[in-house]
Amino acid sequence: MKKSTVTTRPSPKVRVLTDIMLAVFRVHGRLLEKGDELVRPLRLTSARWQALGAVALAGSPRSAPQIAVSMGMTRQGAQKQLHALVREGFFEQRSNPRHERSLLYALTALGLHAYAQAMALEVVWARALGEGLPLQDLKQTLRTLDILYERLDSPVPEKGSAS
Amino acid sequence: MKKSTVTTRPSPKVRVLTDIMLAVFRVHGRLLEKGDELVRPLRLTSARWQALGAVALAGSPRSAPQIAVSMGMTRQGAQKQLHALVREGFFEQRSNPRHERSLLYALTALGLHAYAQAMALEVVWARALGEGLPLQDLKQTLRTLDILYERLDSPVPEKGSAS
DNA sequence: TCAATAATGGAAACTGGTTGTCAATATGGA
DNA sequence: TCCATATTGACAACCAGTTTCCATTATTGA
Repeated sequence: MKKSTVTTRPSPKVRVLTDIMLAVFRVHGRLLEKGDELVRPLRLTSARWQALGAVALAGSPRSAPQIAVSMGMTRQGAQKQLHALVREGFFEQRSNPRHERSLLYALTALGLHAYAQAMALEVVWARALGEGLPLQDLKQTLRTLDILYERLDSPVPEKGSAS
Repeated sequence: MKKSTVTTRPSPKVRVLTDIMLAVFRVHGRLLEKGDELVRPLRLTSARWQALGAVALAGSPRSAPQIAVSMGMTRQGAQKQLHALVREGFFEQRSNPRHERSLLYALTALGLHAYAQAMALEVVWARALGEGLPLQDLKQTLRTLDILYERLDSPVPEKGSAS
């Protein structure tokens, strides 16, 4: 046991990684906030935009569990949003020939329109955000984030485990 | 107005930026999840760990609004965590000579111990996470995230605004 | 000095996510 | 075929954050 309060002096890499984690937290918070702001005029939020995107990108109606997967959240969480989006006219429920109980969610004209507008807004926003940043740097960042994401799948190392 | 459903064909940079945003969302989710997992044995969560860190790094007791700022969340959100952390013995309230109502939050022995342990766990975790990744790539990623964070401060561009 | 304003804490309502439970529907294997 | 198991939807409880409103305490300027 060392005497100092700080148990271990972390290596530079550990320090940069810690800073990346904190940066991800901050950026995430801002992205949510700005995303909400961006699509508010369309009566959307980031989460609802994401749900519209899940169906729009799939190209055909999708069931709630499918939408949950592509939103990266739980089935029940997605259900909540889907109910709200149906209530507000962005989605409509269609009968599912393959499953009596599990309805499909399809974009209405309103939903399709809102999504197209959101995409257009996002292009403008992203262009401003990336101005002056070399494409190569952005690609590098994306690659690193993807690698970190993959590794975050593997379990947290146990204290002293050798597995 | 174009004929296709997709209004604009985004440039490569816009596409990479969009992917980065999605990656930030995914990584954030995993970081929270894994962070909670990492410090669960210490009876902490990611949020509470962060609150302990705010006071530990400051080096002396801090008021609730100060802690809120360094946690990057609202005053009331931080208050909730602080109440819980006091209730559970990680923090203790001290009178504030400069403000009768606004108490200071100080780490207890338990809080200090838990924070030191969390830091040690994090070092092990971060080391595994960064294994094989060039330090330079990590620095590049951090720099890009920081730049994006800065730019996210500026307001969302208005549709067609020239300001 | 004292009145206006700012900072602070408390509480409530809301958002968007989670987990857990239960009942209904599908599915697959003996 | 039919039973065990898996999916699915609804609902409730909870968590962690937000906003809003109000009462109290500090601060500041006329």
